[in-house]
Amino acid sequence: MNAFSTAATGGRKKRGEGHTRREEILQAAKELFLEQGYEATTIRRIADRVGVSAPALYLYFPDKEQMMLALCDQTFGYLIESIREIESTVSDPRERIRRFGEAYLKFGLAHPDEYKLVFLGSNIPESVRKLGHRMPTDDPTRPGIGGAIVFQRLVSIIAEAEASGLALNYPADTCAELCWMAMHGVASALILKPEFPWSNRDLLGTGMLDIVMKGIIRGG
Amino acid sequence: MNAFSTAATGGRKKRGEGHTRREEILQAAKELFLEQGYEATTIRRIADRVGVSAPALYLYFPDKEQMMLALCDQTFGYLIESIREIESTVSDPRERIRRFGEAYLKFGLAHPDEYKLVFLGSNIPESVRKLGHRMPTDDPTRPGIGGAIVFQRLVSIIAEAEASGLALNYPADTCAELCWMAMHGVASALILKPEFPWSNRDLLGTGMLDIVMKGIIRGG
DNA sequence: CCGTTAACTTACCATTGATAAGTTATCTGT
DNA sequence: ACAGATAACTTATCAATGGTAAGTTAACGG
Repeated sequence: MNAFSTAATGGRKKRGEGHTRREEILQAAKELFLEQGYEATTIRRIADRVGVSAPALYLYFPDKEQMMLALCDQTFGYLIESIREIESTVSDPRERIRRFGEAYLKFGLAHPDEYKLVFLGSNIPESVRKLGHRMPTDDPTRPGIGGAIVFQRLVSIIAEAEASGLALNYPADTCAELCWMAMHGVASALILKPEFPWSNRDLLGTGMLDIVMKGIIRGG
Repeated sequence: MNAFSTAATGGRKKRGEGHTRREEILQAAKELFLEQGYEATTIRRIADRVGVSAPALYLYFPDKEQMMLALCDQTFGYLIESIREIESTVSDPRERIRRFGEAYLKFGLAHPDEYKLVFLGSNIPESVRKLGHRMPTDDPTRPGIGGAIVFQRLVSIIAEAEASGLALNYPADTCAELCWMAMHGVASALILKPEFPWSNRDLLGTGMLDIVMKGIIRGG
């Protein structure tokens, strides 16, 4: 057992316990990805932390990329959950949109690495990067679909807002895209350039939300 | 001479002509980076296209990263130039901001790979990604500084607009950050997810610009 | 207690960015 | 003309990477 690991369990797994090894690998991979980034994390280092040989990882994942996707799904579940909660507890259309934006930005800042991986494709292969925004028709059980689900919720929220009488300055889908792009601009900037002397981080979030609401809602 | 290359010149360079080899390397690297991306482009492939051995590249660049930075500087020069032209020919403060946004977005869409490299840090080392936004005090001759210069121009444009009487809803630097973030959100989304069925690409650009102008300018 | 097979290891592969050390061709001073 | 000096370049090699092949060990069912 590796003293520096939170995942290693030491010995060989008993039959039928392979799934616990899989979770140990995910845990170790998550720690290392968050500590050092995707590229810097090698399968050998993950294997070391778990306490197995490198090829053992390939018993549980087809490749490195799928480990990352499994982790993204896990983390994005939290955001999807909090959006569902907003949808089920907040009825005012304006407030829903605002709360979505707040939750989205809060999530991005709380999970910058997962955000980077899904929405910015930082240091990951092309095939992974494309998973952030997928067509609505794509298989919802497919790994890495989290980002697309989040975006789809915003489209629904804004479409429902319009259906319930809110006048928009642009088509509903365009409004959703503008809203997402604006908040994504804030999130990605704060995440990718943490060392930049931003004038006022909180004001950038609330200000952008104000600007977007005013811009997409007629008379907003 | 490699028949598939636009850069290879065949033989050994004469003394004092090393700079032409350097430019050939940059040209070949640019083609390959744009065709296949940064990671997929190996120094061996660059060297093949130029028609020299791989280690020969290290006579002209300390590493692969510096090749990319040199290319980014080259390309960003075009954007900096067009911004300078706007500043020298457009006097109306509102129009200046709008024209900046248009030029910025147009540049991003015309040079998506360089944009990714400087502003999104896609598939490149941490050290390169950080160069997009640098402190104003940084050495302006340093490779990769282009993105920061562009942002600094926007700060100036908005600060001058305020000084000339334009009323802003937020501090000038915050307005610049919001403006940049919003346009960056549009640019990065369209660049990173080109296959997504965006409702209306042109409207997203002009719409976001409208929204931002209205949002940061009092009574705008 | 024996055979099946899940769980895992050792040995290996091609490719990567990069370096060390040697070679060749061109220029300069005499 | 010729002898360094050195710019320009090559061959050989390195350690690290993601991934594979093939064998080994241990746990379970009958």
